[in-house]
Amino acid sequence: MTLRLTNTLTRRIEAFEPQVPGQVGIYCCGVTVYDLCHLGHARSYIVWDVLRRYLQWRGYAVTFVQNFTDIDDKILHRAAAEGSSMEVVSERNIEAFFIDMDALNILRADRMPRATRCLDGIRALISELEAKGAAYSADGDVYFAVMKQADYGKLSGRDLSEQQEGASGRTASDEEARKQHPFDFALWKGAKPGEPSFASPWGPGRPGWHIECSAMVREELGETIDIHLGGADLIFPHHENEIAQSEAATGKPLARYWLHNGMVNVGGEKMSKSLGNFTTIRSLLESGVSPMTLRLFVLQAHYRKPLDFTTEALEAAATGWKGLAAALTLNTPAKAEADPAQLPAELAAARERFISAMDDDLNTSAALAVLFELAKPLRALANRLERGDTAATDEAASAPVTDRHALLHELAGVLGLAFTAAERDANATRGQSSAAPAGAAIEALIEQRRAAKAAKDFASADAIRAQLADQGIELIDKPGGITEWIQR
RNA sequence: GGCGGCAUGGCCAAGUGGUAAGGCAGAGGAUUGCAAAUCCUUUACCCCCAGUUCGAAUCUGGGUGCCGCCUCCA
Repeated sequence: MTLRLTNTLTRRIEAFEPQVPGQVGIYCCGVTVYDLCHLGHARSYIVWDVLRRYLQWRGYAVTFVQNFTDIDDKILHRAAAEGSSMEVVSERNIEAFFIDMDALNILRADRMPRATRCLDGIRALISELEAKGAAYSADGDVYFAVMKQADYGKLSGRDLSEQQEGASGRTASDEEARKQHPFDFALWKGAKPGEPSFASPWGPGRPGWHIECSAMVREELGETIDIHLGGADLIFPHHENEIAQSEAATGKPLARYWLHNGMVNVGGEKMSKSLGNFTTIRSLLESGVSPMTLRLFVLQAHYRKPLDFTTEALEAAATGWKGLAAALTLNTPAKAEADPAQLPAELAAARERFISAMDDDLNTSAALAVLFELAKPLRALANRLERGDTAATDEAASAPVTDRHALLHELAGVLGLAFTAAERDANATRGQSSAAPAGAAIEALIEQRRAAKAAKDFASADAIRAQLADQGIELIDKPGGITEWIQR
């Protein structure tokens, strides 16, 4: 069995074989740090995190590189707007990026280069391109000449003569005037008065957007890497231009596999900053949505397809996660990773189905189905344990259960589905805030209700339930006369 | 105009030739003083038309609808 992935470059599903057996070099296009990340970023990085975890689980040594674009127009605009500096804006958003990604249980990249720290590599690359005649300078800017690259357009399947230049309505006329061809793009932008700038053979300025990735890839991973990742909206022009630059300089393929994730949509339209229809990861998490709910929501769809973000779908994912979590947290003797060779037939088959699904271009939707099936009996058992069923205690310690539990944990872990510390804390404090004044009042009412129930005065007991319900407090009776409450 | 993608039950979503995974929601039942939770059971001929085939959601052709990209973008 081999992993098969859809390669945008060839437009087909191909068996994945790294250049060096057992080792995989991955470059993932990161964020421009001018603002908080939204759900589109979350999807992209969750999906690629799963790819990385899966490769590692399958035994590959993965080197994962992800950049930060910490200089560009948007950052400068933001800095100007708030009266701070490019560095302040970048640092703040890089910090925020880590907080959000950590919360989503996305593994940190092995190396995280920043554009402003790779200037040497960038300048060197531009010089090489200039020497090879693939670049030209004009008025302090340096542009890449797309017509010099015979196969320009191979990734996005474009024929330049067929394109409507400026179809996106975003071209700057002053820049157009300096270009030899409308699709030429800036490698180096001359600084405008008052802008932060870096010295260069072409005068003070800063790197264009695309060049940083080419330079970083080469510096961190070499001339030809195994996998290059990014959102589908980066195929053109960003990735096309990366290919043009890198391959013009080295004469070698930049990446062997190009993978792209589908967009997150809202009401059928792409979620984006410019449309203003975005939800930040931060605000979603602060609204009480658990990180794992978001992960599950993302992983229930295939990574290449568009994914519509709706509250209904998110709620469905939340309930789904609750079910998986119940199985995951089953109180059973801890067991190390289950040895595949020792697994009972049913579990071995489940493991195989998981692998086949993931091997099939990361079919996480089908892989999740395996998880849910594994989880089902564990949930039932967890429920019996909670009710104080003593037989369940022995059952939970039995080999079939511990094996199943260990396998579920292992496979869920491959998808990055696990309780985060924060989530555990949230669960632990649930119904235990009696120290707070409001909590004390609630506890008092619960005690009253307990007394009423003992006296078979169910009318009073129900009145208390209703009263608390009005305040958004739900009571849950547990075995042994214990009543818990949760704030809705 | 060019390139690419998508259309499966109430919702989300797998399935790429052999008779429809999974999740959510709903319904019926069990259990519970009530409620929640839990358990059991249950709900589809796959956008339309034509074709290939013993057999198609799955292949081919033609439609229809929707989305992304065409120098901000994950």
